[in-house]
Amino acid sequence: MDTTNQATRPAELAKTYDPSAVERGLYDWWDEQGYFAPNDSDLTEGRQPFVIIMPPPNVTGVLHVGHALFVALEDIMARWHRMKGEPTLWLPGADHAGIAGQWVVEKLLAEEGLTRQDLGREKFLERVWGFMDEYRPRIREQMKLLGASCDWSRFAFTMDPGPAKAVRHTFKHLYDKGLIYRGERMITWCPRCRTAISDLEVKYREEQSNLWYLAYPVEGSDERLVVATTRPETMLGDTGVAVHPEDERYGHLVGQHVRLPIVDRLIPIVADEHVDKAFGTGAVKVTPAHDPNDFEIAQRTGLPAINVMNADASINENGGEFEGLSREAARKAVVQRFEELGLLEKVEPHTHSVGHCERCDTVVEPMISEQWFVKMDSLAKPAYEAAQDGRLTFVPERFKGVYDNWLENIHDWTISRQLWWGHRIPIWYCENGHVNATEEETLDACPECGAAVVQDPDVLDTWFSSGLWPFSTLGWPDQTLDLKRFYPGSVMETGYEILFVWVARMVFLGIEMMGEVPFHTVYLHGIVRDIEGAKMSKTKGNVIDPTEVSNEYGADALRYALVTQASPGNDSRLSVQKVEASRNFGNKLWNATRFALRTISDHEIAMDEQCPARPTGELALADRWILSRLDEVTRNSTRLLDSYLFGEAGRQINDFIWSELCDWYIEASKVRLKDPAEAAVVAQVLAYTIERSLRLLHPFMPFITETLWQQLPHGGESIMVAPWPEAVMRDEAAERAFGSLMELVRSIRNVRSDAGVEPARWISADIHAGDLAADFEASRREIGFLARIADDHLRIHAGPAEQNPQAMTAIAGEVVASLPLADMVDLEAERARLAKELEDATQEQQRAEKQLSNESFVSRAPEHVVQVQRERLERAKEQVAVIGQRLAALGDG
RNA sequence: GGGUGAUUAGCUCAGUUGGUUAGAGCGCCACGUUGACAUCGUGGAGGUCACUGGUUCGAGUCCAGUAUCGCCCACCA
Repeated sequence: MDTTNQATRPAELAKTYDPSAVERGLYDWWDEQGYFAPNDSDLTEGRQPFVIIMPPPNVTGVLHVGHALFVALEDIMARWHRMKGEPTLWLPGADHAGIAGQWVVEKLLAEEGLTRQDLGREKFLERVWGFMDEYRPRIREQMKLLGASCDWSRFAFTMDPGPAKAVRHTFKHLYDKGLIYRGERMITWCPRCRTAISDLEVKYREEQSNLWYLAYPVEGSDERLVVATTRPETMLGDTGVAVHPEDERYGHLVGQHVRLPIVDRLIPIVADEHVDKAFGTGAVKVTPAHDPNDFEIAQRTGLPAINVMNADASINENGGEFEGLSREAARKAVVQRFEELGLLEKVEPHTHSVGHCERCDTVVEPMISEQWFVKMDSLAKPAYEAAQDGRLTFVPERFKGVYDNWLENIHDWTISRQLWWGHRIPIWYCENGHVNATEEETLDACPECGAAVVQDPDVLDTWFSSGLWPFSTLGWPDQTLDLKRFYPGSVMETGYEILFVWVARMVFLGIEMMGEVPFHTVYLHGIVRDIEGAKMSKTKGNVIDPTEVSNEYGADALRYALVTQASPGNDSRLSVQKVEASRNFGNKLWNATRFALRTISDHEIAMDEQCPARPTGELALADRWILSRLDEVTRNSTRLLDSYLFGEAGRQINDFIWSELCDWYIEASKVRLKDPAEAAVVAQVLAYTIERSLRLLHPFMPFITETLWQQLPHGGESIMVAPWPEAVMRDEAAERAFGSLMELVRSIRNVRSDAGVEPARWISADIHAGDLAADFEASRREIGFLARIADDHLRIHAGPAEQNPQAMTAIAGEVVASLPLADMVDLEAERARLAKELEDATQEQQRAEKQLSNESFVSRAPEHVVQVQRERLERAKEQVAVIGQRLAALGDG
């Protein structure tokens, strides 16, 4: 018996749950106790750790509600595994966000009327660092507010020296292996950011435009070859016209030339399979420098490429009279010139999808440019294999197909960016043409010839460093203890929208650099939308700010709302009303505990090590029932958590607490508290049940559960380190008997309500309970209390019903209550009501009979299913008989 | 074009391995402060589980197809 905690228990709980009062201060206390770090002695003993590396939020502002979802999900996993006794590491971090980070600071500069070029590289980077240093702590504070139980002592930032070294090490490794190369290719260029971006950073949008039909005069003939284009301005860079090799309309022209209007260039007509005979005129202008398909046609047919654009997409010196014009102005001007020359055949409206920069939404431009690439073939293969042989699994499973498909059709990865903010490419050039990759931060002289060196000015794609995250955060490339203990990790939890851009890259880089898949499970969550289903955005003004909402309703409520409304891999819709409903659940739990504590504090609670001991001895039906139900919800929630069905687990725990513990057990217990011996049992059952329920709920709602747990008799220091409960047994007899009791009480309440009996009025009842009579007799006070039946007017029988014409009938399966309501009974209405009941019961009987008369059902269905039908039939028959008797007793009126 | 998800109560969504009468929250109607909780309780109304066909003794659940909406990938001169 341990009662030491009772003495130190804080003052009585407030009447109403106040989330902000509950949550204040608790987090720091947990942190100070060191609960967030994996238990070192457990690790030393070689216990298998549970490891989640947090997807590092971009340091580009404050957290949104999507971040709150991932914090909630990952915290549930971390807290659950910790309670299961596994040394748990949830490693937090933040991402420098390359192009996005630079963009945010550039926007701030723009407000001062400055550009990054005005500042110069060094000063600009100082500004970015200033921004990062200001916002990283804010993000950390927000995550703490949400209750994230991650290990802050291991917090990592992608630009920290460790991860930076990992980046250089990896780059050099891949470079030396020939997997990183530099080349002139068609890439996607953002004219606003003035950098190459990868195809995954382009977002396509359907836009209304025109198809312009331009006529090119065929040289040495009166013919005109008409081409259809959505981009007339690029004709300045045309180096050919292509037609399909089997297009009889143009067969005679292949090999001839057209004179390109305005620029007056003679360009050949070529044949290429890529051309679609049915589109436009069947003839395509070829602009190898500004269209990926044209680039390929040019490669196949040997056409040259002429770049007509500057880095900002304005027309360059190759554009002749149009030099200096923007893309848009050049388009108008070119079209106008064609019109003047009588070469504009026609203009048709045309809808097509246009690529935009993911960051700044500027229309991107295909350009030929010299960039660094990662060769993907040999890296993708083992990443693909890992998903096939089960070393890597997905939740939900369907994402495996998406992942496979991407890896099967992979293109080389453009990793260089013409940005300033990010990891500088660790390549140094010397004046004698030597190119050196280095793991060191700087290189003084060329290792080959000793000449002076300059570093490549570009930086790496931000996902290059992110791809190393599962091990660069653990000290790699140094062989640290953390790396040994925590690599490979367990679960990668992140949004499905970054499956390719991040998850796949972690997998292949993990396999390449570490020789092992970085995690065995990928859990993917969806997007949190507003209640209309729209994505939240500042411009739409439909953003739900997690900090604001948790200040009002509590982080517990926000977490609970986010998790229970979402299912794996699916988008969800959040409204403040849902958070409010979750807060109300907190209030319910709060008050149930408050009620229980009154009784608990009047009694000595038997303890079993950490927690109130399971009640034994003389238990009432209600006690046995709630214990059995507790075991059931324990079993279910464990199974559901094990299957990553967090929302369903949370809902079931809620259902148990609210509908079973509060609505039935606590209500039924009230009448028992007058008896001191019974009160002691109730106190023990309440202490045990609530304490265990709090533990089940703790991963979902950490703050309120800790607060209430501290009020209850307990052994350990914190619910965070209390063991995860295990189910003990199932008491089927108690579940059946109490279930029947509940049904009866509901039925009596229903009858009372129908008959208009005032809720406060105590009535009489004759209950015919059959083989449950003994159970009901033992629970007569509870029945009387719950259904408002006066104890001295409550008779429970095992035998057949005594017929009283002046009574109404409540039916609950085979249990029947006769309620002599005297003046309240409207015989006509009662006859009608019972006739309806009889009809329902008869139908029920017929359904069961039909099932059982089906020979294939009886012979093929499993025995227990058939047995259920037999019992169902028996019950229905009894009901029909009883209702028939009642109707007979009422007479014909 | 390829892939994939959704379609269940007025709204937002659950429904795990096929098994009795399909659930929750919010909203709605009626009643109500009994020893926690009005952020509450009791009772009630409300569903052809998108449609068609199939498998099965049995389908919201499995299979095929159709429709509508959404997302991803590719293409879009």
